[in-house]
Amino acid sequence: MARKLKTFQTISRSDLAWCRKLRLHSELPDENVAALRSIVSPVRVLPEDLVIVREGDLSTQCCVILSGFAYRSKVAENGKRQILSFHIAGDMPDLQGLPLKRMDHDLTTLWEARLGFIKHEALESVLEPRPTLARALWRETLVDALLFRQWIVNLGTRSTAGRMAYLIGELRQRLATMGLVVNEQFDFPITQSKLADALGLSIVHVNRVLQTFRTEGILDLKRRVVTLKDSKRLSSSADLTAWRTMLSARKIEIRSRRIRPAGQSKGTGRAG
Amino acid sequence: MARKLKTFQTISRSDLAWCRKLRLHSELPDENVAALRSIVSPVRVLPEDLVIVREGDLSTQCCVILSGFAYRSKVAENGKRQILSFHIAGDMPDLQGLPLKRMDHDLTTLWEARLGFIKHEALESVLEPRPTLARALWRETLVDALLFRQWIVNLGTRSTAGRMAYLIGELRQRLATMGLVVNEQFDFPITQSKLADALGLSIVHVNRVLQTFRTEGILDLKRRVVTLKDSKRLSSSADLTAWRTMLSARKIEIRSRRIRPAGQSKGTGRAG
DNA sequence: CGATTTGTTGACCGGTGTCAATGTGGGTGG
DNA sequence: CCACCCACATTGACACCGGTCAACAAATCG
Repeated sequence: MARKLKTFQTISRSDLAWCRKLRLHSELPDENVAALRSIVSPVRVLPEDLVIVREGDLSTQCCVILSGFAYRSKVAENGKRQILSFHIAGDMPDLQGLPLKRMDHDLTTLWEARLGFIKHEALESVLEPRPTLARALWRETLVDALLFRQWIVNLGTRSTAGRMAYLIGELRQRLATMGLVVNEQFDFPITQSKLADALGLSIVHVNRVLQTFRTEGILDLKRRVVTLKDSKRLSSSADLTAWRTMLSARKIEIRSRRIRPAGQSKGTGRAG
Repeated sequence: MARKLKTFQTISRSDLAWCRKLRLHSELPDENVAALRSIVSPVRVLPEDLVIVREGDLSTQCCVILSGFAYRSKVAENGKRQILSFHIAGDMPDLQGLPLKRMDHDLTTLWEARLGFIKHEALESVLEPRPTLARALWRETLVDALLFRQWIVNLGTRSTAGRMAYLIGELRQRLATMGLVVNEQFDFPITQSKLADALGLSIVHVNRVLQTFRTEGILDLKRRVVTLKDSKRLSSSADLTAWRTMLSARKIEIRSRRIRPAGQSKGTGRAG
């Protein structure tokens, strides 16, 4: 039996965390935030695994996650699915659709999520007289790109355990800024199969890595809840450095990177 | 002896390919393009391996590659360097610095490159009365993000040969739109060490993959020049990845992605 | 011409994918 | 309420891709 898609007219008090988040990256006048908030309609609750927009679609609206989880994914020619990113409350995962229109990937709910939708038309007319707000949204899409770059580093340079640790660590950090981490515990309703698709690993290996984390008392991921057992290494630094060093404790050498001595023919200096 | 950094006052006739490229993604009035062109100053020729901006820097200007090559990279905590993307004539690889300011990665010349610099101040004042142009630049940064997503798919889902094939294939395509592919041949002055850092592989393995491509008559990468011998098999060799999974025959279906029958409790439909 | 970087090749083995079998919990229908 | 079922999680055996080490060749540069 399909869950009902409840529709609400306005965003509720608890949904305002989204506005707080926008202001984390940009200074915005109250009026701008209010204008943006006023065009969020409708608000819906979507069930798990529902495709919000599909690759190839033309966007006509974008959404903001008020609560719950979503993920972006893409299917390669060989049929393997790659999960590109996970999204949490406060994220606008298809904001890029405003300038780009054509979706290059799927956006799907990872779990029941409360979504606010914003029509592109309405958004355009709100942005037109508010360059500061437009700039803030541009910035949001760039933060998005920044996370993609970090994810590339993650896939390309880290051990499998390191990748997993990074995923959890990044998520913890993002959830924490939204106040969604309590007692070093947070909701993350993911299957190992999806973890595998995100990390580019086999399901079996994902399972083994999680086992290791459990037996070594690092973290536990069970029943849709992540419990960080050794949070010291996490909380010590915002950029997870200690966390990662600890886990990838194998190779500290610098691979294929030559530091040229100063004064060589090939520039080591800086373009001004 | 360091090569001289020649400085020119204006961009030359051959540099205008950049403007053509901007118009590929957006419809722009002549006046807008002219305004943008007018603030490119100075134009410099930088030698190989010169850092243009470094991770952590505050951007005060951005650059446009008029000719030559550059790459973006990031060093992970374990010391491994990940190359995030390669950039060619027409690209503005640090445009994101305009809204974001703080660089999250390095930008370096891969080879001698002719770069035009644009001061952020000047750019802001050109963009302020030209929302269409501003939108076009936003779009450029989103195309950038799109390529990053594809690169994630590449790293996460393809075999090593497939990854290499994809890299060359993407580059071919981008160079072709700039008219830089002649006779299925193009300049790409890269070392195997850098290829390794881009693909997340060891240098030795990169070498072996290139050997395979050579002996199988797919492509040849030598002396800074890529020669495509069999571009059909190249593009399908990203698919050649599938030879492993195809041998196990059964699955054209998507791995770890279940299509639920309609009417189940978990949605398969589309959020409208 | 020597020095340094880059490319090439072989031997070895550890990390991961694949296959296959089994356990487990929650939902569903009788 | 129970029995079944299905998705998901877990575990072991085994093969092989790809990293590491090491030595050498070739190209490039001063």
